[in-house]
Order: sequence, then C-alpha cells, then structure tokens
Amino acid sequence: MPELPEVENVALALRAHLTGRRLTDLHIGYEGILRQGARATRKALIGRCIDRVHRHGKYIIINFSDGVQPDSHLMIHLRMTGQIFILDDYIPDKHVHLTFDFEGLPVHYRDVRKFGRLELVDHPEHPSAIAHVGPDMLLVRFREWYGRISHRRAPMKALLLDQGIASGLGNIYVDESLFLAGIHPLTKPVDLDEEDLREVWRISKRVLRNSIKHGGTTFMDFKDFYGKPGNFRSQLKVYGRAGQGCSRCGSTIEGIRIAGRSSCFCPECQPG
DNA sequence: AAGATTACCTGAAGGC
DNA sequence: TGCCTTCAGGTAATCT
Repeated sequence: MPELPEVENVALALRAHLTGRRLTDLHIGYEGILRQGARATRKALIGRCIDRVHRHGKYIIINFSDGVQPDSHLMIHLRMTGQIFILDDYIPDKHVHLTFDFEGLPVHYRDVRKFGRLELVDHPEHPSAIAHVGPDMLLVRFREWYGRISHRRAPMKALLLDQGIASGLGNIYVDESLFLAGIHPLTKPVDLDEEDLREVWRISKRVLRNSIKHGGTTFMDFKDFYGKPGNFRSQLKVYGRAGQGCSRCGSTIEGIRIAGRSSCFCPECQPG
C-alpha cells in the first residue's frame, strides 16, 4: 500500500528514467483509471516530453511539454494497489491497465483493485484538484501543522490519516509513529500538550524519512517493491501484529477499529 | 462544522 | 474445480 515513502521512490524512479523522454503512444486497457478518459488523455500527452516530476504527499505530478503549446500536467495517485513498472522485459498481466510508450521504452501501470487514478490537472505543483489536501508531511513546519491539528476533536489516529491536515501518512506509518511516540491512538489533541504534539510531528517525519531510505534498494529492482521481505516491513513494531508480543515490553499488541481503519497498538507502551 | 460511515474494487484467508 | 463471508486501506461522497 503506497504511502509517502513508496510514492517518493516511484517519483524518484520516474524522474531518473523518464526525464527528457517523449511519449509516443499510450495503450489503454481499462479506461476507468483515467479521470478524463482515453481521448482527452492521449491528446494531452502524446507527442510531449517529460520535463519535471513533482510529488506532493501521495500524489505524483508529471509535467509534459512540447516547447510550443501550454504544458500538460498528469497527476497520479496509486491509492491501494497501483504500481508502475519500467522494465523492458516485463510481461503485462490482466491487471496492467495502461502502457506508456516512450520511444520504445514501455512503462506499465498495474492496479489490481483499480482504485488508482491518473488525471490531467491545471498546475505542476499545486493543482486545484487537490486544493483541499494539506501540506506535504515531510515539508510542513511544526507551527503550521500544530495550527491545523491542535483544535480538532477526533482521535490522533484519524487526524494523522487526514490528508487535509498534512499529506503523506497512511495506516501503517500512523500506527508506527504513534507507537514510537508512546501515544494511544484514541488520544485526542486536547489531551496532549504542545510538546507531546511536537514529538508526534517529529517522529512521523523521522518514520517517513527512514522508510524512504529502506524502500530504495528494494524498489530499484522494480519487480516487487511492495511486501518484499527484508525491507521496512520487517521492522514494523505494531502494524499487522495484533495478538503478538510487543518487541519493547512483551505485552500483547491490541487491534481495534478507529475511523474505519484497523489500528494496532501496545496497551503498555501507549497508555490511554 | 466536522466526525463517522460507505462506496469503490479484487484477491487472500478462513470457517464450514 | 467449494461456497460464503470477512478483511485489506486511500479517498470521495454521503451521512449525522
């Protein structure tokens, strides 16, 4: 499940492999992935070169230019199961819905559950389509983040997942961040002082940065950069470990539902 | 207003 | 060649 670190690695790979490349064709197997449909998307992109790749939270925005007409901007969100493959010998299966042809270099978009979306947007960094999305979690300063979260009444679990406050954390990194901060997921901002919140902000950023580092080597083989044993998944302290012993204190990790999401925490290390 | 719930999808896992 | 239910989670839409 791509969260900010996985999306960052995809953006890095697209930037490294595709900058300066011209899109010569686009094969579309399932049109539902394209917000504006097949015809408009092909018209906006084919014949143009990629000149920049930008990431905001879990969104990737790719700038296409032909040097004459106004640029086109393609925004990608992988949602749950979106994947991008840049491999000459990759053999597409039934879940590959799009294949971009960059003068012979194929780039495949695969998405088992078809939740992901590619859409044409009006700005290379701040499209109006995501005006409701908050600042990137890696970039947001504490003052701004504090102002956005401190007055809210929902559980910390729900607020860290809320992309309108800051963009990038998903279910896995929220659970991990709250564990490392020693805060129960049902805790509300009103129960915390400013320094507690500063610690959550600091740890969340550290978890994301740490995971970007870990995802790198696994990602670059492009074959299965999600779920490959040996990367950050092996380091998870609480996510997906309900019923198992806490690595810090030995207590049994609990699993509950908050804001419609499974939430794992250690009742001893994260008292509430 | 903002918190909570459901829809969107498919596949894996588990109960029987 | 088993069928059925539940679960997984990011976001938009829809409720309260």
